[in-house]
Amino acid sequence: MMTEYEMLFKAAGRDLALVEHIFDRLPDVLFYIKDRASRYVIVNWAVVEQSGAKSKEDVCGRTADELFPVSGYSTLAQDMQVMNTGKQIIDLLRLYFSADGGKQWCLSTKYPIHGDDGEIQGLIGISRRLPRPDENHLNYKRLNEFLKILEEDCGKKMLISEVAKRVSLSVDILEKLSKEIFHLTPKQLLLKMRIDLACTLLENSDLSVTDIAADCGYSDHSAFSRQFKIATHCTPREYRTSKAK
DNA sequence: TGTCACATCATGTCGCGCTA
DNA sequence: TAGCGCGACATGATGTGACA
Repeated sequence: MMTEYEMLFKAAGRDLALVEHIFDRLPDVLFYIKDRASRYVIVNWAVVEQSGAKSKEDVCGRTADELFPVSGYSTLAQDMQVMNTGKQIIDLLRLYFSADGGKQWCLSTKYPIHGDDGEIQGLIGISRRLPRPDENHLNYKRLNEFLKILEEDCGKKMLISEVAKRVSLSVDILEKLSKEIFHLTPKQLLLKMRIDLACTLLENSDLSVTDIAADCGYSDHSAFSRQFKIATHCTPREYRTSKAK
């Protein structure tokens, strides 16, 4: 016996156009359903705009590497990972590049879609553009000091526990407040600042990747390259080459 | 509301191989 | 040989539940 909730959910699933229209009302959320080959099947308008395409028809049937050449490889690999392992991805912080070269930080969530036979048929996902910090939050001022330290010292080695101590907060509280106000964990916040700094240095300097890694607080280029690739879908060298074109 | 403990996950470090 | 990317392993960060 199906519950009312299950019946409604099934009906909504049958009427995918309805779901699509609802997500069309959310310009800050990229919504998509992909098939087993990672081709877009259903997208909302935010995906069309981000890709620089003119219509949903231009997007559907294509893969991320065709739509976003700078970032395609890793997106495809990540999709395949979700579909091959059945493991979901929740709120992964990533940097996306729009068709005009603009940068946009997003939080991505992806779930595998199972068919009636239990086999994975594709995936459903959203990417939320990172919201602005909630400056009206009661504890915003309390976190200002933490933010200042991150901005000033993101190029240095730092432990979140040490920064928490410096602003007289426990790591738990710092994490809760950071999520409420900035929509990111302290670690994600630090990572975002470091990758932003790295992008600037890669675009505007001739420093080697190893030197840039050091300037961004990494003691090793290896960790930096890995973080950079996870966040931006490309290696530091690929990023510099793409920006030099 | 805040702290603590524990399990799990993510990240940093080291070493190695590849390429120009 | 320098610069870079990748894999393995150790360690720190995070998520979650219990409790004061």
